[in-house]
Amino acid sequence: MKIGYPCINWGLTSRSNATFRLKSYTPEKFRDTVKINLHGLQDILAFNASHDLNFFRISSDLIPFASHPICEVDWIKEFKTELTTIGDYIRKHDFRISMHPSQFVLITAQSEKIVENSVRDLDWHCRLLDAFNLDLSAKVQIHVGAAYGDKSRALEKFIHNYHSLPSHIKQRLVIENDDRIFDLKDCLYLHAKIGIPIIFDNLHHACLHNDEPLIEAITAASKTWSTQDGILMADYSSQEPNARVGKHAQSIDEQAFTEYLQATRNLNFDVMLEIKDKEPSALKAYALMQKVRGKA
DNA sequence: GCCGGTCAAGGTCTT
DNA sequence: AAGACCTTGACCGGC
Repeated sequence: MKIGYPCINWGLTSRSNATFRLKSYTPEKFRDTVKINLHGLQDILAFNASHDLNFFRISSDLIPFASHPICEVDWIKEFKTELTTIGDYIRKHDFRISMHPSQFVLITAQSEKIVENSVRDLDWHCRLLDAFNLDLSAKVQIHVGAAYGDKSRALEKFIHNYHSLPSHIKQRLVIENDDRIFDLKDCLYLHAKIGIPIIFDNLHHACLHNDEPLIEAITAASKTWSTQDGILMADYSSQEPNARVGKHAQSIDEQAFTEYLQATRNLNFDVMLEIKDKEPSALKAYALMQKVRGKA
């Protein structure tokens, strides 16, 4: 079991999500920013290595405007040295890597334009992971998408559009159960149709489910991951007290996470902590994981 | 320096 | 009708 956190390390000055406004885009600004972000990513990965945080979600701001028509820089070619170095480092440390494109990526969209934009966005995420030379256990996760008031129609749209995706996207794309529209059961339906793996999000499941107990739900999700996909990825969060239902906690609830680890102790999977404070909670989670599960 | 309006893209739910 | 929220807060102009 690997423990990780998404995108940002608050304790380090290094960062990998610097961006800028579209109107201030110039090729030079783009190159400068990408350079900062790639070096920042190396620093963050070094921190992770020294703290046994072996799962990391790379920010979609790593390459700002990568899927926007304004960006004509061949960044994979220009930054080949940096990308190779980072990829080698990731493989050397056996890190698990994920990415999570934004809410604007909608495979279920009725507008072809939105689908095209979505595919372009997925394309660069997957090409980045390819440029790192990572195996197919490095994943790009999205929500199923918009329903437009007709879930079953949206699911069929997802299946239809999925079949049209290029293979370098299909082999990295995974879906996550969400807290409002498409629950685990819907994701399992898609998996049955197209074989796509499912990331299990416990907080979303708590918000929207069909009465499946946690262990049953997470086991079902884990079975959607083939050997080449690697073991299940799970997004973990707990509810922020006294806030809107579904809002992620500011810091980890250690008792709740311990209970989660105990309930799932017979299953091997990697945990992404979607907790607002980032690495402090991930470090606590790692300590709890060792306590509950031992070194494995 | 710091504050606040705004930021590529869409949809959904709340107020 | 407008704002909040979601992957992930952060940029940037004005003071």
